[in-house]
Amino acid sequence: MASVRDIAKQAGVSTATVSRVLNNQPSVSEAVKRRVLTAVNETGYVQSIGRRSTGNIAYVYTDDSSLGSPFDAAVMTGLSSGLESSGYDLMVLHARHSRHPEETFGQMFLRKGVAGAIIRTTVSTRHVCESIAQEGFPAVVVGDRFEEGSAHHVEFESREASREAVSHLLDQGHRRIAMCTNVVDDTDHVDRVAGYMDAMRERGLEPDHQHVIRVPANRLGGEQLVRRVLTMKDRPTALFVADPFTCIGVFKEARAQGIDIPNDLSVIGFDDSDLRYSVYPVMSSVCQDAGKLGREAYTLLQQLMGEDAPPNQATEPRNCRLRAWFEVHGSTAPYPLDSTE
Amino acid sequence: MASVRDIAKQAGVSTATVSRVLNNQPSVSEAVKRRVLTAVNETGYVQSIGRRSTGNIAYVYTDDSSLGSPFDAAVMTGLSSGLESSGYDLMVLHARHSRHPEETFGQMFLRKGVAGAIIRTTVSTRHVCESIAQEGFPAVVVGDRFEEGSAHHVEFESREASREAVSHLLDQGHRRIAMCTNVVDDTDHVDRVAGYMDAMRERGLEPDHQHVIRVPANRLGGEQLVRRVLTMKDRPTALFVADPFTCIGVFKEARAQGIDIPNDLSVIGFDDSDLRYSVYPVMSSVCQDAGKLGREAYTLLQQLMGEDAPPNQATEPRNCRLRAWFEVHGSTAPYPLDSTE
DNA sequence: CATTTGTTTTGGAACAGTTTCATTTAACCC
DNA sequence: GGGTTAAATGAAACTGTTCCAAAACAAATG
Repeated sequence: MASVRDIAKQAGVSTATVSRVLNNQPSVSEAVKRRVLTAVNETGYVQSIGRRSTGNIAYVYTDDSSLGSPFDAAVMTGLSSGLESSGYDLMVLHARHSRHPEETFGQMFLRKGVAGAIIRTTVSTRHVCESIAQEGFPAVVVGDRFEEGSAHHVEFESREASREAVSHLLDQGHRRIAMCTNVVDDTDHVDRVAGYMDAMRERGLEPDHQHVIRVPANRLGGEQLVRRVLTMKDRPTALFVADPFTCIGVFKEARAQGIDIPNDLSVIGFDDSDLRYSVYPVMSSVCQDAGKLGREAYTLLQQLMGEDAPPNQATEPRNCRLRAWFEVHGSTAPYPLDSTE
Repeated sequence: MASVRDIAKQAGVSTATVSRVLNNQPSVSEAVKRRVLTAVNETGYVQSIGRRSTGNIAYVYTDDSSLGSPFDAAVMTGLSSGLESSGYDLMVLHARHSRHPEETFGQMFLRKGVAGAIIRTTVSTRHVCESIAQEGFPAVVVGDRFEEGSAHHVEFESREASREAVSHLLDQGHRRIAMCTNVVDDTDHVDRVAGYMDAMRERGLEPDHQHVIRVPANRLGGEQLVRRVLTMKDRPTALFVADPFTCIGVFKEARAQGIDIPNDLSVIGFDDSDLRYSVYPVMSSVCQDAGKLGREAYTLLQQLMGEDAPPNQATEPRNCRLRAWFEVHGSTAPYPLDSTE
């Protein structure tokens, strides 16, 4: 295992200078800095103060916004409940800000005493995960899937539950069912659209492309969605909305516009937590247990940390899929409404 | 500054043994452990590897439930935004589970490389904060106030905004105004009740004690509240609800019971984040910026860490109060309703 | 009771990385 | 060029941790 002294020797400088480079202190010339960093990379240096072993698990968020959402909160809660009995501590890191320039993720993690990482990603930050996975550092990705198997990940399987949800609407007589998805193609949103398509085609219905509507996955997107649906000429009688916050916006704007859910419009939403119970009528939803996702991610991470992975080499990816499920509540009604009621 | 070697000399043991005690490793006799710990306390030892100062800030939660709420999420987001530019990393610890038996909080923090702590408390875990404050370890409490000045804290001043809110209702003609507060007396809830009392007495109205209603501060509490209010004989015409989740429950159950907000019942709620926009009509609320609370807590903590506080001795408490403000939206209407509209 | 055996406890030394202080090197300005 | 200032660097001293062997203790056995 290379130490600062080895690097110092190889780069022809003192250990003090190596330390300065490693801690990004000023007053090191560019030339020396570059020489040290190449030596660091060649030797595959990892920090170990004293001989202390690393004792932290990192929750790495890659996007500025992804720390305050209920999904993240639930994942972190699940994670920390798993950590409690383990002796590891939880550390929250930002992928971009925590890392020094030219430093690999593995080096950054070891510098901070991190033994394994849970990476929270979005579709726009997938490359970060892939680069971590390539280094062979124990890491599990949550929040997005990696088809090519380039990274270990824990994900939800929501296609089947989405199919069931849309089937339920079809069973109730709805035919003009609009599907609402995010403006960017997160893999889980893609799944939900696929589930919608499955259900439609199962009945021999070719889904109208007009009926797949994209709005931002937040409350304002939901409000926008309702206004768009109201002005469509073949107005949908039911909505399948692939995001929890969008649903909240839908319920609010529907109320504002005097649309009665479920009598004027049936809505099936999505729920990570217990948001479905916060609206009236309680929202029929495809549900996912984000807390469980956190716990499972930690379980998988434990396995990865247990094996002494060869450094700088990715191991065969191991994944875990949690099933989403469909719950019928009060926001769906048969169509056409039985007027005798 | 005392080092392990000083402690070793004072306790008459080797540095290896001191290190073992500090890291709570087994295979140290009780007698020696006690001797080392007294030496640690007498010298006011602080860890510094190499000569590096410790590099983590801890977010300490004292209650199992308090990690997933939007309030916590917002505080953590604010906190981590302040941390980004500072070089510190964020660590999440549980007060009870992270600490070894017989270990002081200061020792626990130092063992984990924590330079300062943000403590999230509830009324039931105040003693934890006081005990940390007594040790003189840099720590700032969020979520509750400490009248006696025993701990540094950052809090919201919501009494005045609450008074304004209730005054607004009185201006609109309401006289039977019910106040809803938590079943346990969190200091901020106490403030809000005080603001309610202020407004009533300002007009020479002696508040009816029947009108101060206690329900659990969550959605179900809000639902319960509505059902209770409906069965009161002098039914209130307006509600002032001191908790965001309770409000959500109120809006939901009101809708379920066919109560029209604001025409049948005016409601003023509370909002930590942007929950007020997720209901229809948008909720008139007393608002607090939880993210700012996190940032201010970090600013205060920075000050505390900057001063070399005398070890094991609490410094003069320094506090920060953030003003809550009142926002009028759509959930309030004059009483009696002007029927010409 | 003496002896052996095994476990627990302890210290010495080697090692990890960081920082202070003095020295060297470079730059700059008359 | 000479003198001054600032930047860059290294030797040494310092931090805490862990390996390894020795010591102390306990327990079983002859």
